[in-house]
Amino acid sequence: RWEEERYPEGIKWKFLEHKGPVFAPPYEPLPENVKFYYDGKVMKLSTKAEEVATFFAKMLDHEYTTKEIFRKNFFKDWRKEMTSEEKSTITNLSKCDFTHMSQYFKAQTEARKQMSKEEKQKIKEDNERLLKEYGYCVMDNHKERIANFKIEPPGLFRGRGNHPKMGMLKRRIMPEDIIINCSKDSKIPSPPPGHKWKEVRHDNKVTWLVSWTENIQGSIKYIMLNPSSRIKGEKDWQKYETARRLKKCVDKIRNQYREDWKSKEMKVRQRAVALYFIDKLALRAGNEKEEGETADTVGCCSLRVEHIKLHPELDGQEYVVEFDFLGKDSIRYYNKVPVEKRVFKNLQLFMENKQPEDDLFDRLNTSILNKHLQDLMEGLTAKVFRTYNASITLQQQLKELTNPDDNIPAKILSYNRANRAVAILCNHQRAPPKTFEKSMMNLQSKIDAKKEQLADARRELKSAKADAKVRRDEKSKKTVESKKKAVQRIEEQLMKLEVQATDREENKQIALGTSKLNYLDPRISVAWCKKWGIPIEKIYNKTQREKFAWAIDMAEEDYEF
DNA sequence: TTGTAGACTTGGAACAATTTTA
DNA sequence: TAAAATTGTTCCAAGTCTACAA
Repeated sequence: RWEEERYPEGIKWKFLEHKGPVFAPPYEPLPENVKFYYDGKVMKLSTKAEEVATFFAKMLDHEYTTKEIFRKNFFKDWRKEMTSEEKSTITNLSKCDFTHMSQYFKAQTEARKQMSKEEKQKIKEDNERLLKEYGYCVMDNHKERIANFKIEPPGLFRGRGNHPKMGMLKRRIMPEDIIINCSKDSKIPSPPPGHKWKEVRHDNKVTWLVSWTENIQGSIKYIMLNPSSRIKGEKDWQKYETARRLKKCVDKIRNQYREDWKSKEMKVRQRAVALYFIDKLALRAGNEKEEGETADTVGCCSLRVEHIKLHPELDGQEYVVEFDFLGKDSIRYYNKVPVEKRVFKNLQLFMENKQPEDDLFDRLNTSILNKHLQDLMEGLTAKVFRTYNASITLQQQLKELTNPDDNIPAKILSYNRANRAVAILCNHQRAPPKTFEKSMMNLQSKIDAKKEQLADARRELKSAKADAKVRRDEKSKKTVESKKKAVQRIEEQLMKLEVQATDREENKQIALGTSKLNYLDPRISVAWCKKWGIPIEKIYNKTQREKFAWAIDMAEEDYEF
């Protein structure tokens, strides 16, 4: 259905109408009996100061609030919201006692959980109304779901990892901050009474409906459409088509960079080694970042000398590179990789006379790399390698792991294993769930119980058989049959549980979601489901099926990535 | 060439809803 | 039927990459 209209270069839509954003609910002051204490004495805060104090109080149980930087940033920003009297009294965060406030919020949460069915129902209906009213827009001839129509509420910024700005106040966004984007001939959304938009524009070269500038990094935030929308789906499809084009020329590119390892030019050698890492290890490009503005994380081009160790020999392997660095979201990348001798020698060369904190690829950045890639293939950038290698790995692993004789749960285990191979390649990790050990034990006891049940059923079958042999009548024959079926059923259940246990154990620290949603050409999965008669619901939940509707429509069982 | 704003994708954790279990 | 476990959804931060100006 997307092929209906063709747009001229750069034009994203012709008609766009929406209702504008939903703002965060206004601050509700605390009841009189909820106290804040400073230096052991009750202190009544001004509304503005109180609001910011509640942000801190709500996080009191979190490790964040014990961190030096968090406390420093918070206190600095909090003081800005205080009246001059408050400012002169409250000079030390350690003397602030938020525990009463914190208890109050905990009680509120508890009360919310204990609400009656009717009350919960009412909240649900209110949410649905809001969604119906503000959650959709019309883009060209389609009604589309909006991904994030609610403006982010004010609060304390929590970066990931060791973020220098953690604890800073994320200010409340007002209509005066908001830029509305829609078409001229649409019904333009009206700002809340007594307010004005910052700007209304009609830019059909972009896909966003609403934008504002956030105060922590000064970056722009957007309201955009849901992944199920035409505009996102088409782009997603294109992404995989680009990766498939890479498939056709990847051998040539690999030969090229292997040649370039020998280049006379340092820049070319560095480029070639970096590209090799991006290709072989699925590293991210690694843009430069402004120092002190964000956590210290790196990608390929921004690797520093301190992030790798060279081992001429390690555990019986030659030329091993040991990687240890923090990547996106401060997730650690740790890997020991044997590499070609030439790569190893080049790395030694790149590291010569450098300090640990110096760039490994000092003649290279993402812009140079991507320009080169653009010359190798139109539309090729560093991230395409991640998409390509992820998708090709899934396809190849599915081929290798799927056993035609397996039943459905076993086949799904194979799918998850293929998915897992990709997640490991892309270093998609998660914190092991807090209840992991316990849930593993529960599952094991279920398995044990099932085994006993199976033994019982087998015994019963045996005696039924013996009985039938003696009696030789229809009724006892029937009993044998039904006992046989029972054994079979229990065997199947046991197998299912065992598969589940394996799957869970292997998945302890691996996050499958990101690769499934962003890196794996969905047509590979759709084709696999069709080929083996696996219902697509077993692989994709409702949201995922909506996002991948285009692929479910398009792919047949013989689809090749 | 370098710097910066802007637009869009990718990412894990927190939270909420649903299902299973005791 | 409540609580626990599991699964799905939301949140919003943190990347990539392009365009454009100096």
